[in-house]
Amino acid sequence: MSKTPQAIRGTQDIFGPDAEAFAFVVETFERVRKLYRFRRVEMPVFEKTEVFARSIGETTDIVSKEMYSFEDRGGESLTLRPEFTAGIARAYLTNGWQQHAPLKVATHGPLFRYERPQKGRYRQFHQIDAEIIGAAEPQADVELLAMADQVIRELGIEGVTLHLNTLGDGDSREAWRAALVEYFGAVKGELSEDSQERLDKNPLRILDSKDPRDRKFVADAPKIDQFLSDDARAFFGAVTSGLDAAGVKWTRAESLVRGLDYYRHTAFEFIPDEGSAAAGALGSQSTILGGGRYDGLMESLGGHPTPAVGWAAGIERLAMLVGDKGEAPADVIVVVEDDSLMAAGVTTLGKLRAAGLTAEMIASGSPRKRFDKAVKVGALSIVGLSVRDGETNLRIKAEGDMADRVEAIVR
RNA sequence: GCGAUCGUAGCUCAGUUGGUUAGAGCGCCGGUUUGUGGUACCGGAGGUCGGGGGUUCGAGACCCCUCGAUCGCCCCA
Repeated sequence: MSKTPQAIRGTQDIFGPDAEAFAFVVETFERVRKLYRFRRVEMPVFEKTEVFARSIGETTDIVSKEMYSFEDRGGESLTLRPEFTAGIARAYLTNGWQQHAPLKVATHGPLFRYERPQKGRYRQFHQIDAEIIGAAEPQADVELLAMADQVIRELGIEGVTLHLNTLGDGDSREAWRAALVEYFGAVKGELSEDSQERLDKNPLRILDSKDPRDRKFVADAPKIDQFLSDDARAFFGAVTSGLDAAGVKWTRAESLVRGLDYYRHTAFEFIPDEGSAAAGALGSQSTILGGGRYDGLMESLGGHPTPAVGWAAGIERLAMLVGDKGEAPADVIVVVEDDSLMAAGVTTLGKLRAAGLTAEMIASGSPRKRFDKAVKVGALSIVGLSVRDGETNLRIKAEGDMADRVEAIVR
């Protein structure tokens, strides 16, 4: 007797209503993505490790401790993708997709991060993803955000707001960063232990620290707006006025930053409003969709400077917010109440399916209980096949025109 | 990587200060009843109490380790 192997920690076997909610998210995304004319791409699940290490940033937690990396049999270091953007950027460069620029692409699938699992957070998780590559104009940001907004609305998710910020261009961002280091460095002793560490590693992150010791300094911290170049300021202005024109509601979030090194200019997250049902459902995993502009990424992979914007959203998190998506009942259940009618049951089943009705058969277990079983399952109609006085008896139980439809097919 | 709570049938859970063959409801299977139908009754299968070690005459209950889940922190979608 061998023990049954367990599922890997942080992976999920999604079934039933959860699987329906998951599929609903993907189907809605696919529909909206076509409305906006984003082209579908399928990407490899693994890449050379350097694809992620060079683009995401060697010092980020994702690269330094959360990647599933391994050597293949040829001795090459490969990594299960922890995000989509880097792989899509690599594909853009290696496949000559420049010829299609500006290129709007969308995809979805599994991602892998070695993190501690918790609510709405898994080691194998799934995202929907949209990118516009080779477009420097703020209009691209607007287009991308309008699409994100529509996806969320069509999913029926309420109480979620677009939080928007700009990180400026490379120089603005560096100047801001330096100012933050100086500002927080002066009060280092009073900051939380985590933030003291963030001071050299990731100073922007002090801004969204949850620790009250940090928060009292955050309000008066230097703002990115003080460091924006005229161009960066104009760019952000164009994005915000474009969003207004598109009817996308947003709020300025001055301390919103991105975790990955490659972001420039626009940065955004869709976050549930405090106290909303959505916020309660997600626990501490508040962001349901996040992204921004990554004009510096292509260069880090050895390509020409190429402007781009993108976002990704966790399917599991979205699925938690779309409500219960029950599995649809069958149009018809064929009940074979006597084993001698098995062939007739199979034939009937075939006719129904050929006519486009969803159908399944109940023909096992105690013959007497089969009909009750069908009633319990809850189909729109039930076709019962039984033997009465030596004759085959066909009985249809259904409401209204469904009865007529089924009648016409099976008689 | 850090902290807290939890882990008993397929599911939801009982299980008294450690004390005989570990229980219930639902679900599943079978029988009877009803007989154009979601009834009722009876019976059955299914658990080495997450795994390993320890304390004890005796552990599902106590201790240690481990695996997993949940909720936070870090980080992030």
